[in-house]
Amino acid sequence: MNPHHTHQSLSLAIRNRITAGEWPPGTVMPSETDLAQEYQCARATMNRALQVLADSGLIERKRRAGTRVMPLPSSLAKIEIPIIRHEIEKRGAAFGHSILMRETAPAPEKVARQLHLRKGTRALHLKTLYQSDQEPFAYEDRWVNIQAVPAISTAPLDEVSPNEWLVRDVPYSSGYVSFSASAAGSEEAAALGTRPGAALFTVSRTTWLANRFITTVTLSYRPGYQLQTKL
Amino acid sequence: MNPHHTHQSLSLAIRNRITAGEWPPGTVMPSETDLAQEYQCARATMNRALQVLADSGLIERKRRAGTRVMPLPSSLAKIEIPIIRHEIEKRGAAFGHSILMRETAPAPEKVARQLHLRKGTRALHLKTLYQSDQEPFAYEDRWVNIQAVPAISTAPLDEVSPNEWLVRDVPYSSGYVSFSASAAGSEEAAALGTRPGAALFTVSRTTWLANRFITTVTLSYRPGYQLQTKL
DNA sequence: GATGTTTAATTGTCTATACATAATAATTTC
DNA sequence: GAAATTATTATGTATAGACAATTAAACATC
Repeated sequence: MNPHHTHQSLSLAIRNRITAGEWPPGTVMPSETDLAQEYQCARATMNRALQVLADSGLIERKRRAGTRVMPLPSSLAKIEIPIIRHEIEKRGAAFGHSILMRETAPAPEKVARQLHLRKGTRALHLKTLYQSDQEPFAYEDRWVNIQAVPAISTAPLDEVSPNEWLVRDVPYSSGYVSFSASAAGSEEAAALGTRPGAALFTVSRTTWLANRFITTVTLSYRPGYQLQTKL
Repeated sequence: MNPHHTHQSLSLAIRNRITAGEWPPGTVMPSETDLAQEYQCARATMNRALQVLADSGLIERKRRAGTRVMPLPSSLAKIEIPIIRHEIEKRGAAFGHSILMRETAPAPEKVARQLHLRKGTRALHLKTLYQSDQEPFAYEDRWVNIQAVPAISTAPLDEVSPNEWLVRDVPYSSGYVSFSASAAGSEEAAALGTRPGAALFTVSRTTWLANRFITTVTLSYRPGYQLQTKL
């Protein structure tokens, strides 16, 4: 093979030297140019290798100031927020959903703020229960900005869940997500077949597409649900 | 300014064309070479721009097969699991921690399984309370594999929290994380100043470093805590 | 028709060079 | 001495060219 270094191998090599303690956290490492010299590679290649490490949060790079090993590496986890149907079907269970409520109503203040609507503007309010083998799996409370997605008014939400309809129709939007624990209200408790006050894992999302706020949703999972990932 | 395109602007431009539906999910986009031609930039630049989109999961690239728009973009959220001290100090509060318990004991079965220890092997068991401005913030229940990290036996955990000590001493390990909601037990409730049964946001982690299982930890945050991120 | 081989298209990535940009350090000015 | 200016240095990134690696498709062989 040729004597070239790949940016991957360089990345790994540098990473190892960092973890071995050669440059303790907080210290400045040698410059790109020096490292490239040392490994006999082009500066661009070393640049790429170091950028990978910078992306992963291991080092911080600043023009003129040099490359610095980060003091405490915060763990970065990639979480894939699964489509509920996929999650259920992956476990071999039958997916089902039922629309518990579907109405157009003035958005309450909190929702209006999240969707950047004027207070009192009407929006579509949906409550949906997702089932795994007939058992309740998650309870969804969703508001949709009708102005941004007029087509949803006529969507066949009995066949395709609101979640999937929106993902299919308005893809690649960006948004905020927050994870928390909340006590089940009487409505969620009844839907999920648990007692009010039970600890529910809750995911709230607000998504938009280029200035247009689409939807805000709160998903409460049945008790015991865990969201897992590797890091 | 100069007429150059940056890979960032190109990335954005392509992303916009995708979200606008020019290339629907599943279809192959024009080749790097063609796009570079179209935008009058070097192929390397377009390559970098497309790599960014590939990293974010929007497109998939294969040699010879070309670049394909991914069918259903499962929402991928990057979550930074914050170091508790940083999280508290970022909000301008004073960080504190106190070790509620520190003992060496035989690992219960569940812990032994997670740390790949033989049942009954002794391990370090720590219970720690993290405080924000004297108020309880999070409760940590941690087991540490002494064989993997013997130095922890003599670590000054009153000064540096177990969390930080481990991160500093055994950095860059990999691990599993799971998020869930759980009802406060009497111990957590007392420590966090809430009532038993309250809904707590809980993060469990097991980390290892090259075959050696280091530690498994369950963190319960005070009621109302939210883990937020953008996607 | 099934299987193996060659071809060609496409992305992956390194090199060398050039210039842009940012931030520190040194210098000048007042 | 403080403030403003200039110089220096490290990283950011674009470019053109070259070759490697992968694999779909076309072709050849049995």
